[in-house]
Amino acid sequence: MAKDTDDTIAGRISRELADRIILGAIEPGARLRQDHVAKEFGTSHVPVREAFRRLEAQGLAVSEPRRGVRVAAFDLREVREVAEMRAALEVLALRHAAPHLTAAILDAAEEATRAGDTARDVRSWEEANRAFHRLILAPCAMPRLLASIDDLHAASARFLFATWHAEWEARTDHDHRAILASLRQGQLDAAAATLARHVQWIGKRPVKTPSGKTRETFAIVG
Amino acid sequence: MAKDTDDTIAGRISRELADRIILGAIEPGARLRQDHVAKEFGTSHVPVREAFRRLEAQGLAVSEPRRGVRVAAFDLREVREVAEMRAALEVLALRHAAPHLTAAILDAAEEATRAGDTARDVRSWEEANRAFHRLILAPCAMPRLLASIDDLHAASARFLFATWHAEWEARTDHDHRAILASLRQGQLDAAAATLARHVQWIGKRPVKTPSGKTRETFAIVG
DNA sequence: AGGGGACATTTTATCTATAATTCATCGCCA
DNA sequence: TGGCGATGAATTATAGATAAAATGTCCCCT
Repeated sequence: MAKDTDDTIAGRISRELADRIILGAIEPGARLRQDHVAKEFGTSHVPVREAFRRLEAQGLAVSEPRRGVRVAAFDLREVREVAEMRAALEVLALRHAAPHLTAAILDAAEEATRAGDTARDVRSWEEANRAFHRLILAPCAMPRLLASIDDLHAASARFLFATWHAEWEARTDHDHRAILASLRQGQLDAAAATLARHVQWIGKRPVKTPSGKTRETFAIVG
Repeated sequence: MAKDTDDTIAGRISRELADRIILGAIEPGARLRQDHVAKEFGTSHVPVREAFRRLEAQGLAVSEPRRGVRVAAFDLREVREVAEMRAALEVLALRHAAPHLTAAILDAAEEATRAGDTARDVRSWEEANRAFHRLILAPCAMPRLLASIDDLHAASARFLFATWHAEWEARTDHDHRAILASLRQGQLDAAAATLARHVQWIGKRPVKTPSGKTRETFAIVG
């Protein structure tokens, strides 16, 4: 839904804030104060409020009338929800994209997979992963579907960064390779099944809480 | 995503405009001029702009910077796209809702089906149809998924009203009954399959264009 | 007659200032 | 100590003004 070619101030603010929220630079539950944001961006509060509405629609912020807007919180339930929605919608997109996939596209997707495997931090891994999914899905040419998937990817990335914001160990993405192999052989059902399982794989990771206890955090890793 | 309990002026305006767009009271492509809307609602232009942003996110309006916002146009491709997205997401919701479905809910859904069968105009049919889908899906308790489905229902209703805005003939909804029967017997796969086919059934209807020619219009009818 | 450019109008996008409402906090007093 | 009201802060909304862009009109020139 978010147009990248939106040169309005409201558009710039919403993109910048979305980035920060996804990267975890602003914590879940933190208040977004319109006058502070306005001052930071050197604007008035009017475009800031419009940016807030867009973030709300993307699920990155929640607004309570007369009580301001906060960065959306999330829990394991929502991580699962987003993963299942991605599975359903990405499979749909893949089925429509498949007839239009070319060897060049599949090669580019394989290159993206390699870039992900050698990524040294979460951020570049996420970028490569997103590129892979976009490459094989975009040929479906269904704008509304692709926009929804983009929003879900943003949510996924947020969960991912929240969990692995510091360390990251390189790992070979066998799922991506299996999907590409199936697509090259025209085995659409197999590719779709692998994709569905892939995006629902939820990584677990122990994390030390401020109080010293150890709990597990979760994120979609695919 | 649209909260019905939003007592801000922007919320009221966006709900009212959404209703008009869905009902076809404002035609696709028509410009939404902020000052006109502001005057009509007796407000300033600021909440109007916020309302526009929400409509944009719902896919009911499109905005080009510095060129204003228009009611979104749509064609058969988008009707199909929305139908397929609904199939994918409603099946997902149904699979999660099924374990929480009670006899009371299924009875209410059957009542909604009866109301739809005896509806004398499109509008009341649409209301009953939406109630049916909401009843059997809401117990999945996945807010983000349900919000997406709601937006897609709004789009479906728009296509429906655009096609059958005048005449409407009552018809018995066999699909709804088959879905309920399957659910009562615990046959989730059968219910899901029927639901998926049901929401993708696209009604066709000949329509006279202003120029005197006859063409076909299309809408999701389920 | 028709095309092109100058000009006026409209509309958007934004800012500033200000009022009203509501929420949170803090201190006072019983 | 605990409830209660006052104060302050932030959001929500209004009003009016301004700059920039787009649209439309009209006239002139070829």
